[in-house]
Amino acid sequence: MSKHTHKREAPELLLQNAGLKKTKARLAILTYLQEHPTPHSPEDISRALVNNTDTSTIYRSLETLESCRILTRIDFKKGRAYYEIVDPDHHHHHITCTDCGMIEDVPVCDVEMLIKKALSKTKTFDSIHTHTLEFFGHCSRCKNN
Amino acid sequence: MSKHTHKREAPELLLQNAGLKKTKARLAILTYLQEHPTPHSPEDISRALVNNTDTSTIYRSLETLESCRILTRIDFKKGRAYYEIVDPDHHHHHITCTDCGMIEDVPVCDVEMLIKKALSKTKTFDSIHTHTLEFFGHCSRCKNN
DNA sequence: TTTCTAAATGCGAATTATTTGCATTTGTTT
DNA sequence: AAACAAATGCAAATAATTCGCATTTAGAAA
Repeated sequence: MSKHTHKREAPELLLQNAGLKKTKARLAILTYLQEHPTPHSPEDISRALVNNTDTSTIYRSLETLESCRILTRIDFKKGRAYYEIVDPDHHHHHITCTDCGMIEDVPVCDVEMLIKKALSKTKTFDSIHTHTLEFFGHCSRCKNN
Repeated sequence: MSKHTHKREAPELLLQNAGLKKTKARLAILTYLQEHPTPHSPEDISRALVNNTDTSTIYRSLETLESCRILTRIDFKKGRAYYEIVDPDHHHHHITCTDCGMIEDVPVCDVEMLIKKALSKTKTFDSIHTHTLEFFGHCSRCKNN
């Protein structure tokens, strides 16, 4: 998938650094998402885990991992959440074809600039810790019907 | 709310230009969203409409209006959708406080640049017709606990 | 205007994703 | 090894959103 070398933090370390318990569910989810570095829904993940982790555990784990910024949650307007491992060295967003649903990474986003601009426009907000940016369009295949 | 003068296209015209039928539900929704130009959930809208429009009709109308780009759908990560009237002259995004839920407009976004950059990075996509950009942070009140 | 037809609505019921309460298990700390 | 808070599994509940279908309605055609 990726042509780049991704520096993978070991799941154990990710949890440890966040002060989270190293539980089987969390380790399994992180390992899976690291080995499959594209957006996955809770259902995807549930199906993928061999040890048959309970759905509610998956949801709870995903929420915890997202709030610790280990995972990021993405809204593709498909009626369910998707999650990806956060890799600070390869910050990216996505472009989705609204015809066929195909998703591609968009490796650029001048985050610093965007956030600075946003903060300069508000007096009510002191800090921005997260942002979402998604593009929707048509891929060449769908454009030609 | 807004210090700017918003050029409001009459709901009738919006529907006409999109080639949509001018139905009561659509007109009511558009009128409400124009008079209350902040993000609203389907439930908000349902409660607001006097003629007691059916929920499924509201959902169907919102979907139609969004796909015609008359409305935009926003994901504030609150477990439900929010909609706003699209005003091309006042393109904006939002910043949400993840403590208290407060939402503020962020009037800046160099859309053209963002989209151009995104398109330059992909060979698979020909066009981008929509983008989402949301910021999450802490407002000054919440920051000081 | 009246007629006609496809599209939109209302209603009820079904889905689907996600959440919650609680008893049990597990990870970490002492 | 003991102790305890936190995480899990299970079952059941929510909450948002969707669907099927009979009825109505907006706009085109006559």
